[in-house]
Amino acid sequence: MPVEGKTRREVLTEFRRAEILAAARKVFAARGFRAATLEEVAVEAGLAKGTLYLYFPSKEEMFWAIFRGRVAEMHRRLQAVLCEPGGTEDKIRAGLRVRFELLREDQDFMRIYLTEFGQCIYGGPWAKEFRKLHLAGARLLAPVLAEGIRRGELRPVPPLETALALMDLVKSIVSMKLLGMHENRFDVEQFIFDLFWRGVRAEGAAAGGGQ
Amino acid sequence: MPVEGKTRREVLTEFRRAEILAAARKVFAARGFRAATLEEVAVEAGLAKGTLYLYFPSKEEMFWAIFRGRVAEMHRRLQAVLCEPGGTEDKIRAGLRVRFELLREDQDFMRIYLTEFGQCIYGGPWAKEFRKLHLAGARLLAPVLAEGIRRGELRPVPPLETALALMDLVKSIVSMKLLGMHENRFDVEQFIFDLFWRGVRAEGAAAGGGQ
Amino acid sequence: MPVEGKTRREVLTEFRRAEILAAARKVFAARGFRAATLEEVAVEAGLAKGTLYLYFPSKEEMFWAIFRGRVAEMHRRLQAVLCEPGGTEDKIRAGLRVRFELLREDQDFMRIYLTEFGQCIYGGPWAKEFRKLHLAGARLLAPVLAEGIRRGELRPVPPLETALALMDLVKSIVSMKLLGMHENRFDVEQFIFDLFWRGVRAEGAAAGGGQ
Amino acid sequence: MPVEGKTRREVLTEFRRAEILAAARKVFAARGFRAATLEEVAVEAGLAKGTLYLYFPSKEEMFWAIFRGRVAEMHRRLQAVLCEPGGTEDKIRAGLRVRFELLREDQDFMRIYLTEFGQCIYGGPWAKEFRKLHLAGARLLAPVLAEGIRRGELRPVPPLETALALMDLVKSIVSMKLLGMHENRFDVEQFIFDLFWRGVRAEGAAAGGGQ
DNA sequence: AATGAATGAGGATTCATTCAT
DNA sequence: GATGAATGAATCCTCATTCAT
Repeated sequence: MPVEGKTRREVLTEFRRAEILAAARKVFAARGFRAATLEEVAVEAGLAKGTLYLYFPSKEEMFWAIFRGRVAEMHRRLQAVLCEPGGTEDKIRAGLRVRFELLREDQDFMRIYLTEFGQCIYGGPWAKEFRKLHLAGARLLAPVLAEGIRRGELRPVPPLETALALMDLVKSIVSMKLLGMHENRFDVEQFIFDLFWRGVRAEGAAAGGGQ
Repeated sequence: MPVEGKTRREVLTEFRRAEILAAARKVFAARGFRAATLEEVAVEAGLAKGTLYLYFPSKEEMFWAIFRGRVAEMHRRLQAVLCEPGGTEDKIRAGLRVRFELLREDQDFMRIYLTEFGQCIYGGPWAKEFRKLHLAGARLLAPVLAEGIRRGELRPVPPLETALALMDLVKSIVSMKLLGMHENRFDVEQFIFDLFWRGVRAEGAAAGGGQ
Repeated sequence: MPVEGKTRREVLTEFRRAEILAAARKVFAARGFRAATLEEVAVEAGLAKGTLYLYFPSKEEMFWAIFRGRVAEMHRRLQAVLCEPGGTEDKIRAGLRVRFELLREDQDFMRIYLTEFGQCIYGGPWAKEFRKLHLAGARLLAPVLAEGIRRGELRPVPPLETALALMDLVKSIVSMKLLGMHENRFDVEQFIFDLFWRGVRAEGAAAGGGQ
Repeated sequence: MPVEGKTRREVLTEFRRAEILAAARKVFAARGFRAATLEEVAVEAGLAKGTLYLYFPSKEEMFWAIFRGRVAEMHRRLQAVLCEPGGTEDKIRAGLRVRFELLREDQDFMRIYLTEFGQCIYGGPWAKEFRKLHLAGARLLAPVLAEGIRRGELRPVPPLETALALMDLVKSIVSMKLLGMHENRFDVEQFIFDLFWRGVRAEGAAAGGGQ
């Protein structure tokens, strides 16, 4: 009895997977990948340890499933936002907002991103995929910057590198929060946008950015 | 027969410690703290496992010795550079250069910094020290920014947060390198400085920074 | 489907615990606490090393589980015997018999008792519990002696100290056996009882004790 | 330049050995044989670890040197006391006093005796020697008891076993002290003697023992 | 003779993964 | 499908013993 192309079983399986991933996200975020134990994940998910292996072949795959999922989600939202009509400034602002939202919604994810980035980037069998996903984020933003340059709104910066720099600026916020700084002392989002926008806008375009 | 206040023995001990730290730095950087094993460190150092414990009481202390050492070194250099006379722009540029140099000299260290940041920042007995050290870096730079604002060279940004943002921008470079990007396709240092300087300089100060 | 208040699982778990304790008792007795290795215990129990940790959180806890268990057993039996009606002499004799029986049944236990007594009695986190358990044994016997004194059957000895002395006399037998003496050359039980009974009985009560 | 048959060097060596043994006795007593480390012994002796090996081939030999030394000392004193003229009661009392004195002088030794007795008695390569030494103590006392029996002062008990029982009764005192009991609440020595003497004296000899 | 740095075998403990129920 | 008991490889750390100085 297929429903919308999926059997009842498949739906259930998908649901279970999602439950496990949610639990794992929490635990990985709290402990880091190496220090997290599947026992903790199982408890958090309200399942037995062995059950996890019905849904994921290994701890690593579990981590990557989380990772891929969140990155995909981010890309989907970024894509949506960047496709809308608007000037370069609007798009950058919108792009920033998407990342900020994800950050607020799921700080766990950003923690993992920060924590495991270095771990995985070199060596391991996951390095290549990690890089691909990381770059993919920048690749969505880069065309916007390139277009801005073409239009003369931005000075001639290298788009991909600039996009990466922007992504790191956003991470900066996570760092600050983790450091317990400025909980609400000022509008961080605005601050970061200003810093970046002034940093990249074309010389003549004196107006723009800040409020 | 002490020489320059140190006995022969002390010198040897100090040397051995340094050797071990160098090996450990390499291994920790390559694997991350949790995944690194003392066996690897010992092999890398050309010593027996047990010997490590003559110089460090635990794996954790070894890690922190590295960490503290490099941070102290960075602060020392930063301090030296920032005390020299010069305008705000010069000082920021000099500060950036210090971090860039360290990065080139000891990419391992920056890897650890990146890798373990998230691990240590929450929980754990080291969180507090880590934060202290991390903030200390920003605190050296913040007065320079504050002074720049007072002089009207910079727009009124919050100095500490801005300093943190700058530090993260520098890390951005590490990320890029780790991602295998643009090894020398353009002058990253100049690029980052531009981005930041334009981002913070006062409205009127149209000249400055860029090229 | 619980049976007699226990599920099948609980029964199995309890059984496994008992198996492990039996193996551990053997190994601890043969080697002493420090020298015994969990590897040996595991082999003796026919299990993997890791399995032991499903039932006991540490080597120390394993030791104490054995210890507490045997002491509790001894106390239970002593209590039972001392509650029965009878004169002081009967009760002392009965108390001795209980200890002798345990000795025969489980010489391992007495070995541990002898071996670890000194280790644990000072320092260490277990010292207090050890003392409590050790004294508890004497406290069961002391009232019998006190009663005997009140009745004029025993001379006025300090009950608790005398009870401890008696317990040590019993241990004496273990020593003798361990020394390989007199396997059955004479009735040790009778000998110890005589020695003690004559030692404590009231002056006038010339009869009593020895056959 | 031999002095009394020993060269200066030999005297020094002997002295060093004694110093080390004193330190080792302290440490072994405080920690037990297995838990004690030669590092601790070295520190206690004010020497370097390596130096210990100039005087003793191994940790075990060090332990046995202590053990033998103290037992020999005890035997020497016992012998001296038991050779003096006097009745059975006097000799037993004197024998007890010797052990009590040693106990007071060197509680450490008794702790070791208690602690390691079980460890060494079975298994190890030292078992045989340990037994020999342990029995040797009893063998000094046994003839006194045998003589007492012959004279009709004692009832016909097996001399060696009785001597062993007496030795264990003395240990009882150590136990009591270790248990923190009755620091001086009553005269333990008198108590133990009474218990034993009344336990073994001949039926008719109603007088005797406890005044 | 004395040192103490170096060694490396050994032991407690953890945890991802498997598998019988 | 779900379970969780069992596994054993992996890892940190200790310490008796050796040896170059």
